[in-house]
Amino acid sequence: MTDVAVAVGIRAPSLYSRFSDRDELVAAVEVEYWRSLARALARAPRSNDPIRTLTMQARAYRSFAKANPRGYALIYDASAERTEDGARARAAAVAVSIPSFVALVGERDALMAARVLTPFLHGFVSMELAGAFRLGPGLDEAFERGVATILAGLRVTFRE
Amino acid sequence: MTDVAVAVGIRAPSLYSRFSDRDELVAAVEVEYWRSLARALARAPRSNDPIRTLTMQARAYRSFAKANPRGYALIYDASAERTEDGARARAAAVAVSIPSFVALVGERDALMAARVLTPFLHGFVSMELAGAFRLGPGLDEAFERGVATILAGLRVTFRE
DNA sequence: ACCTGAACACCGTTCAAGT
DNA sequence: ACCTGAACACCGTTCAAGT
Repeated sequence: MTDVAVAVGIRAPSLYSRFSDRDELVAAVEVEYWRSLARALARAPRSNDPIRTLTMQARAYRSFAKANPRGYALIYDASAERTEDGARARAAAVAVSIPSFVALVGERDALMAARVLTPFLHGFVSMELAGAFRLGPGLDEAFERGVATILAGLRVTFRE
Repeated sequence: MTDVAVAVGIRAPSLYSRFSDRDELVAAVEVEYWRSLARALARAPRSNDPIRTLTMQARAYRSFAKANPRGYALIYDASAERTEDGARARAAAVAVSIPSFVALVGERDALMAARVLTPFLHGFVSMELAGAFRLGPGLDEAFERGVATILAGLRVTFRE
């Protein structure tokens, strides 16, 4: 709180007129990062082929995480306060790629399909940020093949 | 440190004869959770079909995370100290399922395949623990379909 | 050797007072 | 209304002293 306050040109106690406590301030920052992620996804190039579009968004997702490691760690922090604003901001970010999932597997299974790719993306980048992969080289390829494998698998599994 | 010490029947300062600081103690706990996860994976039922075996291990992985939410959050904490012991313990846990990946996609692509399924598992359970999924119901099904889709996709993509 | 109380440093938080 | 210094609570850490 001290550092944040000074960075804004005031002192720590003054923050308590805007935020009731540290958790609330952190939650507000989390919302900003969700919005920023949503913008990054929306900026990714689109295509008529949903697999291409989702691949571009997947790359944008990973780039965002690597460019904002602290912010990214924050938005999925299990110990963070769960707020309604955070849930809304997260839903808005997820919504960006839903149309492509609909195009890929149909309306009925779009949410389910998102629940397969999104965890992979989150898991991959958070493991990467945590330094969990033993051998650094080959990571880019693993990411690309992971995305490709999952998207191909989704189309096969759900298109029948 | 105070709580840990009291839980063990001593006082906080005494901990500093075993651990140089809080980070080192937390790192030691992390190693224990990795070993515990490795045991949980090793205990999962096996089959001649690598897809069945990996599915069982995936379920064991998720069960472990849900049974030990704090410990699970710890082992992939991006802000945690990276230690050599932790890296070894993690490698040992990963090693449990490598033979099944070899059986699924061959020696050459086993590591790459592990780098697809493992991030999905980690991402799914950490999102689940963080309360990131909007609609609670359907989560079990999403997990099962995710694992099935990825394993099927891996076999198709890498078996050629 | 192992443990401890006392003390220190740091930081989130409260509050009375200043403008 | 908004901001602040001073004070408090809490907790990680150090250290001199006890056994």
